[in-house]
Amino acid sequence: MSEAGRARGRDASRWRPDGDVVERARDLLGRELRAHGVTVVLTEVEAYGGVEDPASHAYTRTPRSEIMYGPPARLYVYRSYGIHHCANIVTGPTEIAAAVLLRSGRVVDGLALARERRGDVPDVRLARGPGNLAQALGITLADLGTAVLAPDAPVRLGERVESPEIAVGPRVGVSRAADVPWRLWAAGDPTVSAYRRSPRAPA
DNA sequence: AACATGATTCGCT
DNA sequence: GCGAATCATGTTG
Repeated sequence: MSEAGRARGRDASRWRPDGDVVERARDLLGRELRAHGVTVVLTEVEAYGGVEDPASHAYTRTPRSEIMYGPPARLYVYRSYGIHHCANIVTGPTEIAAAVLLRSGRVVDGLALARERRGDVPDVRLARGPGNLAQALGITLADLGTAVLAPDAPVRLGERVESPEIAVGPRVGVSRAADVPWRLWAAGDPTVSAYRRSPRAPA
């Protein structure tokens, strides 16, 4: 991304939680997310269409997915492969139970703390991939349900500071709806994770 | 109560 | 690029 593109992108408008989930996902890219002493600029997200999307955890209503059936702009955190945490922001309207998975970001503040949490990896990898992003930000199940637009929230979504060129493609690792292009990322950005198709997805 | 499955990551080839 | 690790969650019996 060009320096001019980044500078041009600043925009103090507040993220809107209601509407088409892919548009809500698009509006997340380039925004700041601050959690537990670390701030990232979001560079990669995925939209999940709730009750209308077989790949969404909310496709079936269970205790784990319950938070997505509530008010939007709250955090849905789940454990992946028993060890990692992944963070989503719920979108509205509530009956859809849609959410946006936060996959990657560039650390722009709290670098020392992020390095401490992530260990010895190159800075571009500090928050690359959903598990790594959550770890860098210190997000755990304790953050489940946090209202991210509240000014004093421990996990807080901020304003847009960049407007990168946005690329679109299929979501990583999903076995169902594997070709739906609901992954969005900052084109050419080194903090974005690699695409990987689910081995269980049909060819 | 037992079984199957990952919205992943890291290390090795 | 490929495969194993590893366990919470959901599903089936």
